Amino acid sequence: MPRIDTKTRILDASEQLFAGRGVSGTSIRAITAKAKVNLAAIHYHFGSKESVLESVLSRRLIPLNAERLTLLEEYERRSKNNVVALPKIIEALVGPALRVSRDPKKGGGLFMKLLGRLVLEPDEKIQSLLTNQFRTVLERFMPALKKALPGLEPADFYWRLHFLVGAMAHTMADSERIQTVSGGICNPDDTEDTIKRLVSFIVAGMEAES
Amino acid sequence: MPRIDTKTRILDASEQLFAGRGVSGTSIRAITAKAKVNLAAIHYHFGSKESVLESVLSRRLIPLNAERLTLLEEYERRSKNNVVALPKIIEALVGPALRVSRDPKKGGGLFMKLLGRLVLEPDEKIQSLLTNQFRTVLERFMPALKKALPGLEPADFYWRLHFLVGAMAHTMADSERIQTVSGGICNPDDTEDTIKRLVSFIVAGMEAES
DNA sequence: TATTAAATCAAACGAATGTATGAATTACTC
DNA sequence: GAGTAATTCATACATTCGTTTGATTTAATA
Repeated sequence: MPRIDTKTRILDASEQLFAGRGVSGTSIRAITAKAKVNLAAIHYHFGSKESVLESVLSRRLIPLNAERLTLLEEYERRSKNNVVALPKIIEALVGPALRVSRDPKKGGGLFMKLLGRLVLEPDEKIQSLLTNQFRTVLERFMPALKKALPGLEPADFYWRLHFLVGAMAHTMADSERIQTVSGGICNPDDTEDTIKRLVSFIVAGMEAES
Repeated sequence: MPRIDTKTRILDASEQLFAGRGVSGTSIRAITAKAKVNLAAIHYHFGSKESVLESVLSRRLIPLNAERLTLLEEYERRSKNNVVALPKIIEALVGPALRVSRDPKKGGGLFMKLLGRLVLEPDEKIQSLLTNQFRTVLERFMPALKKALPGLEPADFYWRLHFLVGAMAHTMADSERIQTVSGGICNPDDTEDTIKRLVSFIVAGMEAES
């Protein structure tokens, strides 16, 4: 028996490579080489490359989305009339996603990068995979958002939700560029600082006068 | 001589396929089949697949970025003290990019989609290619933005610029999802409406109190 | 310890990839 | 219209891809 489970080794290696070179840019052989397992191990344990991606995602995404819902429910419990302030809602949505980078056991930045990039992946299977995972979260957050943003017309609501996802995904996917562009002024490793800035940007955008 | 230049046919086909399936998801053979040219034509006219992408980008990006600068300069000429209002600056930055989708001669939405997706492409060569194209634009827009946002500390400035790019890229790349998510309420084909909403979201985000 | 199930292994499969070649064809120039 | 350059063509090359096989080894069970 290896020190670490073969399945886990494959998932870890896949996560790193997918995040760094993209899904279609990563070969089965690259994964098995990095994981130091036999080439056939992927087929034996997962069945296909696509199934590996599915496992890579659900391993992190299920607890991540659960945390989002837990946070929102906690805020709702503490609130009056179940109306949570907008910054809290946004924080519950983007906070857990950005915070995974702090915990090496949760992929330490790599999974975040991967997730941010997959949002714009052309592949339809990947898209439906992500959409399904995100649906329950969205269904739960939408009513809360609508309560926090009364008077906002539906079209504006959905458009701004769209912009929100874009800002969040880009922040998750590309934590290195901002360091270069800003000449070192911005430090994406300070997760809580990043969350604070992202939340305030989004909140202002969501509350903009139309 | 064919009705349309072979080079152009290759560029058109590449643009469509790159936008739809991603760069690494598109094969040379798929391009030549769609363009109805010989397989070797790509090697003859461009030399390599990467060189094709480079041409696809520069064909649209050079006039696009020129238009951004022209707009900004026009706004500056009309302004007092060279201080342009923030909404105008943002409009000059995101407007031309989103407007290419209205003109079928400029790629009609496909190039926009491609560009939005390439922003998060892992491949380093693609990144440096995009960065180089965007650098002159950024160098020109940054002073204008700083003038329009006095008092904003540098870290906030760069972070919000980062969020801006995210919201813009996501809007460019994914014009179909919002239609689905919103149940048809949002119409991404109405370019000017999209620009208006995106600009107001970004402006509010940029001006947020920190 | 004998038997069975689970896991790993080296090796190979056919298909698809980007690239390259040299002949055949077309377009242009004098 | 002959000669030259530019282009297009069918075809092949060497890799790499995801997947599969069947034997071998390891672990669990009895």
